[in-house]
Amino acid sequence: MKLYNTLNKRVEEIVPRNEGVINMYTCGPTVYHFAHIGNLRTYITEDILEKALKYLGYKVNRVMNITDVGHLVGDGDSGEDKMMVAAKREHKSSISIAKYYTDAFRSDCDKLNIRWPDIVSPATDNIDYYIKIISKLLDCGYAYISCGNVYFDTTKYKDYYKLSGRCADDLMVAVREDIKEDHAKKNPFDFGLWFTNSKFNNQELQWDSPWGRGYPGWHIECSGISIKYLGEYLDIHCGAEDAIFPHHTNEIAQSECYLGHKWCNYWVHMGFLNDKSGKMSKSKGEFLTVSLLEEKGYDPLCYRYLCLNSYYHNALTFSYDILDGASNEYKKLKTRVQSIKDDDEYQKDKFDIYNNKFRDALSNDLNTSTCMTILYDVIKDKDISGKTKIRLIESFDKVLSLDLLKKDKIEIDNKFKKYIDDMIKKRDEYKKNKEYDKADSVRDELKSKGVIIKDTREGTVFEIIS
RNA sequence: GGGUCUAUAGCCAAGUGGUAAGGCACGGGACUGCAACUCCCUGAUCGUUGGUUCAAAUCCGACUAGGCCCUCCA
Repeated sequence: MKLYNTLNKRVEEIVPRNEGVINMYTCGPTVYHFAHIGNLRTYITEDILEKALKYLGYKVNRVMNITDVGHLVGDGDSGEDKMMVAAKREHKSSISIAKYYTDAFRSDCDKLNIRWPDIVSPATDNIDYYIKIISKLLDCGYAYISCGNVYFDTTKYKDYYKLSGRCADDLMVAVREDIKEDHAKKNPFDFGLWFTNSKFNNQELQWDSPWGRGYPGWHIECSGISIKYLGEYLDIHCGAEDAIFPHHTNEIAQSECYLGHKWCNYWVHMGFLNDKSGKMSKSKGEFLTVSLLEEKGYDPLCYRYLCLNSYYHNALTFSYDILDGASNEYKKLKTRVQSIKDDDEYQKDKFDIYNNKFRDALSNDLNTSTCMTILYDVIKDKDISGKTKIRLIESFDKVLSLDLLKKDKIEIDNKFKKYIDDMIKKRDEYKKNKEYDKADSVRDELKSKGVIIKDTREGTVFEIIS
């Protein structure tokens, strides 16, 4: 498997520390609101990466966090924790807000066929572990206490900028207008590990620590959870591209100073889903959630298809035109796949040829759009049997997860079924007598009840739309 | 200001030095009482500009445009 490694800025062959086993950590969601489909693009890609690695024969140990504490409010630095803002907005406690949106996130994942990672850990479950790490960082001189808070001293770690390619002299302090410089820091780019005293003192969730009652900084949870569950060595760390600096940069600093050795060899970053004005956000423009797409009549999996047909590392611009296109493609693809007859002999040689092509495409930095091309090639190939095609598609779909062979089952009761059958018979009579007006009115009546009629060579069939 | 990524037909895109995959849309045709479905056919010299090379969309430089980041963020 080759992937673009942000650490070395090139596509590299992934060589895990233990042969055949990949330890993979993916930054999880902040659960103070619903996820939008831009957020979900990252999780779709990570899901595909995990499944691709397994398809290629690796054992994958994957861990994801759930951020349920300690993030600032987004719009203006008004000094309230996002969880608090959400709790106030919805008259609930932080804990129940986190639970509510974690469940909603999981439901979105289900709809998009994103497998829930084996280990998903909320940040608030691991406070003692962060305290352990911070204590050692203080003991070793990598961290210091100022104004009641514990900060990481970025000047003590010489490789601090190796991931992001920057240098301290060129960085601008508080570049965004809504951010105020924190003068408790020794150096402007130091970052907080533990806060007992800050402008965010109304934070609802607080814990006792050797430095007083407070809450953890914004980066320590990922280091803590990763090391706790996956050990001292990590193979692949994933996240969206905006996390490169400072989040992942800070993770590397605190983790490697704590461990005393290199921590993770491969850093994989996912491109954004933008709207016409750039980065999507929860506060500006239309708030695009999976539920909203469903309300508008889209199958969530057509969005997964859209993601699969693009390169994960590049930005993708969202518009309904693009989604309509993907929706069209997805529906047609599914129809074509389901019309394949499961007959004739299974041809192992043909299976292997296409399967190897598919594996090669996956291995090539997750070239999912070539994977789709291979899928279309399989469907079109006149020299292979239906049984072989279906076996191949079944196999590919372990990674693609587009439910290509799953029939859309819509419940209809016998009474309704009989009604439809009678109407079709009636229409056949009219057609036989060339009473086309009457035949068309039957078709219209069925359509008004959500039943679409199609005349095929094998006779008239119907399809229920919701 | 600095870092980083990107630029291929209407759209999503493949391409990793030898003369542009695939899908969708559009148009044309077959089928159909009509329609839908299905099937067949049809399109680009690769942001601009220098250079390296026998040969470049593919390598190097400049320029232009755009995304993301520089202590909320997927």
